[in-house]
Amino acid sequence: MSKVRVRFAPSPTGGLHLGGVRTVLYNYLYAKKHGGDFIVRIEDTDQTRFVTGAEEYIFDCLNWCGLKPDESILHGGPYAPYRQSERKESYTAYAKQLVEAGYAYYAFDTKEELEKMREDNKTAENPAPQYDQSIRQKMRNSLHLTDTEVKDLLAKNTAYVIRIKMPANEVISFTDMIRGEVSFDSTLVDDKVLLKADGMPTYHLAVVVDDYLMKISHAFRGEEWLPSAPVHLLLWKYLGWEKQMPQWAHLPLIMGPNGKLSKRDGAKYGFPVFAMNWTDPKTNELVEGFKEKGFLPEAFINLLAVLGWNDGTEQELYSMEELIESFSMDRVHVAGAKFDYEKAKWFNHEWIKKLDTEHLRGYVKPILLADNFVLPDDSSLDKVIELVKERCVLLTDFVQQAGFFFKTPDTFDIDAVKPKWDATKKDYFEILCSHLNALPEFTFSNMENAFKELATEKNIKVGELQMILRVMLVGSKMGPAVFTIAETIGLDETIKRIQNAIISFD
RNA sequence: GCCGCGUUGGUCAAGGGGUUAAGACGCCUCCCUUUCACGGAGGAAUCACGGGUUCGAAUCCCGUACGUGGUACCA
Repeated sequence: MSKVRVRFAPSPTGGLHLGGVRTVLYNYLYAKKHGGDFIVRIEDTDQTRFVTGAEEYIFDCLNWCGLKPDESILHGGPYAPYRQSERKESYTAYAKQLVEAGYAYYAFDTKEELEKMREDNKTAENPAPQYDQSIRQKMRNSLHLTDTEVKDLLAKNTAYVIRIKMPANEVISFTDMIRGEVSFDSTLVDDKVLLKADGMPTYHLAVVVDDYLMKISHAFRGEEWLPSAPVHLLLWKYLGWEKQMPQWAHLPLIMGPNGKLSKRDGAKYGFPVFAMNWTDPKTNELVEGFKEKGFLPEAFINLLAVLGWNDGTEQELYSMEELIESFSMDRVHVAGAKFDYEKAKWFNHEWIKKLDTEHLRGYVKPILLADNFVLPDDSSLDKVIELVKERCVLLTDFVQQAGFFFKTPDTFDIDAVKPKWDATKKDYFEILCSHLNALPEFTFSNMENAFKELATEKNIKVGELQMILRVMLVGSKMGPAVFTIAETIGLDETIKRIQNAIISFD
């Protein structure tokens, strides 16, 4: 059996959305599970849609997700080039081969003629007429033009495309690894363009040729490609490569809250749709990514993997290694899945709790630094991370949840304190400061004892005092156990914050 | 319109002829905690509809509805 080789073939036209990342992931998982190769090939045959920076962006995303290709424009490999625009010549030869064998033909129709054809044939029942067998005899193509006419047109450098000649009344079927047998009536499929007037292939020709040349064994792509599968199947056959044809799997779509997940409208949904921030160079419009939103790549990969796949067990949290181990294409769902941002956040929360602190620090530290916090040494920072991580859903939550450890609060939740603040309490806290100073060692239990003893002595309810102390140290009613916070920030800072707060409360 | 693919709680889903139809997210109640979380115990909520086949259908078949994708010299 030949080696497993799968490819992800993005076109550099913009951000990498959820569905795209999941497609890469499944490709990657399948390849790794079977000890095969994962190839990234750039499909840029439509130069008019090419967006500067999009290629680099795609690789940045793959890198962040931990999906390293074995072969690509960046990583090299034996089947270079991996950019379709650089493989232009080979496609032309194959297209001509198809014409000579009678499986394809030259079409000289201009854009206007095509438009006219669509306009003339448009009816209520047929709003989108196709260039198919019912119509091709009426068009300007080598199917009914004489040889001399064709040669003449070619000699005059008339613009032409090469179209596949779809056969009549054939059932074209194949077995999809996810959905089983799928079949089409060839009569209903149109004569797709294979080679464009600019000499570039269309996707249809390019995938087949490249998959063959790159020895791809399994072709996994989005469900939107299912309707054009018969064209690809025929091409494999007409080119004489039927035996080498890869196994297909058409992955289900990821849907937004109301139907199709549109690429650009992250803001509309209130959650990201791209892996990483994407700024369209033409419009300068920024679409926020999962990375910048505060997602861990581990969580992002995890949530995408189980959106449309499960291994039949109750496990939901998977590392990349576990995914590679458990993944199988036949357990991928047939139906599309609606993306649920609440569940996505749950995955992130779980991963924040699950990840070891040192690893987590690598993600958290830059975020805190970017917010201008003055951070202590790593081991002190780790203690804080350990203390607050269970209440952080997104990495960006660390700013609020951990920030007060590194910065004296300058505002207080006065509303929470006001009803409970009076001269007695003020007196209490002033005495508390001196008691704290007298402590042999400033630990949370020593402090707690001193705190409670003084409360009993003054006959004040401990609970109320604790709430006030919390607001004094944190600024608001949040965070881990108060005395632990005090111990963490130290004696001097604790006293400083108490005295600071007393002034503010008055 | 035509073609393809789908349809199990609000969402992700297990189950593929006999089940009290798992589990997770979210929601609600309670416990823990005089903060917020975490954790724990419960709860509400589902087989799109109509026909068949069968002793028996969420499960198999056929229709219908709905959703979604395609119908470009875009991928």
